[in-house]
Amino acid sequence: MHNNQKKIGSELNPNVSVDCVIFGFDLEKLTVLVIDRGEISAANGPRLALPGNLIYDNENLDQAASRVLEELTGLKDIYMEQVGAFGDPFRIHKESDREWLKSIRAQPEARVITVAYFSLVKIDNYMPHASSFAKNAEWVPVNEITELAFDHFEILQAAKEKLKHKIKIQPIGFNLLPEKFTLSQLHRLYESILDKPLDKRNFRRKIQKLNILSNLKEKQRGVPHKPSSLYEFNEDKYQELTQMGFDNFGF
Amino acid sequence: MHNNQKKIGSELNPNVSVDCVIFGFDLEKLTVLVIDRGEISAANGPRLALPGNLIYDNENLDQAASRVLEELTGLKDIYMEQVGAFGDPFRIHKESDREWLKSIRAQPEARVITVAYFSLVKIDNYMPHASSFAKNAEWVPVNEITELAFDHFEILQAAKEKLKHKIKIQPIGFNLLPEKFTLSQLHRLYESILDKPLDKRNFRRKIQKLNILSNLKEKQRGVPHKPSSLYEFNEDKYQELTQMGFDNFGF
DNA sequence: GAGTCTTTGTGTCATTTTTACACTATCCAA
DNA sequence: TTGGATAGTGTAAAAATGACACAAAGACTC
Repeated sequence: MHNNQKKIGSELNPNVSVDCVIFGFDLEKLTVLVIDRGEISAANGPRLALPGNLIYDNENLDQAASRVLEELTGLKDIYMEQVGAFGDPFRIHKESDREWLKSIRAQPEARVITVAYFSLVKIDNYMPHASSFAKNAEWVPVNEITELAFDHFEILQAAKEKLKHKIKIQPIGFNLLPEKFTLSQLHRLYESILDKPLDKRNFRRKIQKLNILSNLKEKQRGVPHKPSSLYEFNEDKYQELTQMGFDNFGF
Repeated sequence: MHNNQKKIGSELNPNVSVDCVIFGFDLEKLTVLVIDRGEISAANGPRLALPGNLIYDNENLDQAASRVLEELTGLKDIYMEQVGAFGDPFRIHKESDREWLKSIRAQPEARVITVAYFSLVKIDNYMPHASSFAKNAEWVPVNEITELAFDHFEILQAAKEKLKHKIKIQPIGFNLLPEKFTLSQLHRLYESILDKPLDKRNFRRKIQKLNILSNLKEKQRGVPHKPSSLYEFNEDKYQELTQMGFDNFGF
């Protein structure tokens, strides 16, 4: 599963890392997959960090990001997008971070710049503690995060902004939902990403107009209220749409 | 002028560079400031490259980009924005690039990732051959560039896209114009950045509605046609506008 | 100084898009 | 059977967009 083998013969680059902001959606709120570093020592610092690692000299940045994601979750072919490069020379201002680096890096004092990516995963496809690896990964609601290791909090903010912006332009939100979903779930997804309420009827109208949903002739079952129709994302229509470049989701 | 002094005691990081896409506007077309490397040798490769350099270990990325820009043009406090990180391990596939690196880098074979920035410069503020330094810098119309060293062409494309997008959201175009300008010049600027014609009257309507221009009671002189009013960019109004976050230039 | 050339500057109307807003239908559970 | 919860639906007013044409002002030429 973890393909460190194929990296044999290649070197870790001590100066460049990638960090991944892995977004999920629990049908209520937007969440992020973070690493709990545990109690690091006397030095009290944030326990949570974004998953990330140094890059190998023979892989490009996108590959490095995919590798980090796959090593953590086992997932491949995930929607990812670069957020940008970060790297204040003094980003390691917390003693706890310095200590942690000593425990995981060959050259803990090296100046590192990091390239951040965000990715969108269907939360059902990865339940942290199910995997033997990375027992200490967990989904945390984005809004509950107030601090992270290094400059990861800043990176998270930038990733949120990028996602916010991107979702207005391309219907990438589907990467966060199960195969079959309801319009209300999609609605809540947009509200949590954009962080503001959207009118139900207007939202539905806009989505319908895009014409990228197939109404499965199937309804929710066992819900204590009027069951919703289930929809499926129509890849073909989506391709058409992105080809001709559409630009106005307009939320 | 070139403050290499203050870098004494700091080291170049052999693995990370910045490259700058410096945009200008000659009142007709969008241009980029590129370095002419001259005839490099028998190996025929692109003569033109983006200005860039390795970063120092004690400066952050934004500082490094500003430094590169200032070293080249002498200009400070210029609008800059990060485009992203680039760095295929095999980006140096042209023999000419390899040769050139040998002539300018201590470790020409190192794997380098580069962080690209774009910046917007009033073209009058920097006329290349006036400066004793960098005699081989020149403004070239963006549309005439078909190849560049390394992966710089790809970077240029990305920078253009970012600018294209950004200008729809924030009136940053003013950084490219002289202090006093006409609406037609602004109009042409938008057309060259967006690379499509815009209706004159509709354009003017939109700009006026933003309310960020002051009509100087002054006209063009010496033009062989009806002289245009000169306008000035109103910084205060602009601040107001960006504070409340406006989002629909809508071109 | 009359005519020509070139670019400025301006308004309207039809269409589309956006916003705001409330009630009935359907299922489950008690 | 009723109560609780969410799904699903339409309309009207306001705002934004797109398409379109002609008179005014200065410079230049003859």
